[in-house]
Amino acid sequence: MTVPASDEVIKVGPLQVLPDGHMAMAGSHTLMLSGRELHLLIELARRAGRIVERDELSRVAWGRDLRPGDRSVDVYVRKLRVKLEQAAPGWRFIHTHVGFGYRLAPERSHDPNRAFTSR
Amino acid sequence: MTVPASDEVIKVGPLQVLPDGHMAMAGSHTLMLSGRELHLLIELARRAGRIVERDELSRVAWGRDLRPGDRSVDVYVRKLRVKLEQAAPGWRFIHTHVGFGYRLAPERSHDPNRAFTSR
DNA sequence: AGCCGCTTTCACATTTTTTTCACCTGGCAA
DNA sequence: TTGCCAGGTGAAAAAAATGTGAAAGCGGCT
Repeated sequence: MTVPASDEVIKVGPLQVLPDGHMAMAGSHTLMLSGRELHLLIELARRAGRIVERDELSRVAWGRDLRPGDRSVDVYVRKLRVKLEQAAPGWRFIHTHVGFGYRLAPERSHDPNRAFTSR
Repeated sequence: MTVPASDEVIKVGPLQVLPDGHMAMAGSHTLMLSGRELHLLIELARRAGRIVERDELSRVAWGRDLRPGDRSVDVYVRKLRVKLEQAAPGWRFIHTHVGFGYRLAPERSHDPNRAFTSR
């Protein structure tokens, strides 16, 4: 092997999360994430495909309950989205489920989802 | 795990409601429902086949008694009907029982054997 | 002290959801 | 027929939730 710098590897489409390497990779690009960003991404990745409530994200990535009015989860979701977008243009990973939370899942940028119902 | 997993699964014909997954599916389509819509559908699904009074629907899905002149239940039943129709064409799920309430049950759209009429 | 990167908090913008209205329709009974 | 009642429907109004850019707060370092 070519010296993988970490043990655990979580794969979500073109995204790879390396908890122990303190980094994540999208395609061939390396994402430089801060501790909090990485932690959040890891927890989302471990629940990939499922809707994760803000509450849970706060508890698991911040180690505390989400206080009313606290927007930190949203702010960090944005930070991640920006970095993910830069590293993997054309992909969308973090989806919002209004009223519930966020869901990590690899999807192509535009919207081939005419199967869904909206307004 | 990669697939949306949840505990409880309520099946009503081609319709699947996943309360814990915060989602519902019709056939293979994922229904994009707002919080209230999902909640209403869940409660209807839990009482599938039975006529549920508006009163009860308001209490269980809105957490409050139905106020006189309040049409919110009707409005949401419509929202659900529209989304269900798009996701599962050819099926009718929410039936009106004039003077009594609504009933969730899977039926083919142009059903020739009208077993009974409301009221 | 002054600089830096990271985190938290704000204020405001935008989007989505929920509620409320006004009007329409069909059944039914006086 | 006419008037009423329950419900259907589309859309505006109101309320919430989320997106976003930036300022402020915090150590740790040089």
